[in-house]
Amino acid sequence: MEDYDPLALENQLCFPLYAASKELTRQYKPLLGPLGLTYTQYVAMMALWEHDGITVGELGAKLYLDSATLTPLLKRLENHGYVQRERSKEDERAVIVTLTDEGRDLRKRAVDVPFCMAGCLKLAPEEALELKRLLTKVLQSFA
Amino acid sequence: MEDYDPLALENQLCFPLYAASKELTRQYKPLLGPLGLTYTQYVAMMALWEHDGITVGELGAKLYLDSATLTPLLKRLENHGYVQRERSKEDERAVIVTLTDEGRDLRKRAVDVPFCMAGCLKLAPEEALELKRLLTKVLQSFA
DNA sequence: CGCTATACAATCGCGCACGATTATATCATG
DNA sequence: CATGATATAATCGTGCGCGATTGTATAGCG
Repeated sequence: MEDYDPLALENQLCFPLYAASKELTRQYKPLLGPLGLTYTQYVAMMALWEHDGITVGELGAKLYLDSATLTPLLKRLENHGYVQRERSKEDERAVIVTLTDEGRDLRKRAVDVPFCMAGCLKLAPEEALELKRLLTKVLQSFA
Repeated sequence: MEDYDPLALENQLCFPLYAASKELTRQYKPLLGPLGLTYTQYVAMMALWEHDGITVGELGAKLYLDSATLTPLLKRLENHGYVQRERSKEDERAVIVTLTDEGRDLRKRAVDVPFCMAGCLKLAPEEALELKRLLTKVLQSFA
């Protein structure tokens, strides 16, 4: 290992992580486009399908996003008719995000998306699990 | 596994990939800021330190980026004095990207960056290798 | 040689992503 | 209860990221 180059692209761990993430969201496009969603809007909807009626801050904590990203994104989802945004009565600082009927119905049209992605991801099931475990570990090391 | 939810955020492989990539570039910021680089500019410089004098298209192939992203990015690097852009004499369609002296010198100030990142990434060496292998495999499945 | 097809970079438009700031509401504390 | 501290979302500015389009240069082909 005498001539190991720490700055060679080939020797990076972070670069394939960065590149794979970009390529992945590109793969989602043909699946999400018909639903009128970008990838980030899709993960926001996933969070809301699980936890309807949470605040912008709570949503951001789940998605690792702040209000600078979420506020305009949620306005776009609102314009699409998928969510509703309203100030909390109990705490006027917080904004509650609620699914509309259309937003809830969208879930049915999205259930095939994870299955399609699993198909184009050429990993053995145990490799996919190990990858997820390692990525979660990386993510947690930045807590 | 009767009530397995394919749309739960917790069950996604792609979401931690997306989130980890974002958090990672955030970790790079304090290291790259003093060098006057963003993360994408940094990987572009890594590619150029290895292959000086390549075209925008060749650079894009290495980084999985197209000219819409690279042209403005390279102009910023040019304004910083790190690279030079000039039309190829042999093929006037192509633009050659060349490092300046300052761009080459920057490499010395960047050699510690991968080491610092390895430190904040709390993975065992064999886990890091396995993660890199799996990410590369994902990336190649989109060839 | 002329003419179409292809290649290449640049440009445009839109949507993240985020550090920093701002405005408002709530909390804490004396 | 008043006032400073904290919390929350919105806003602003900059830089990706990319699909689509444009303009120019080269290649291919009759």
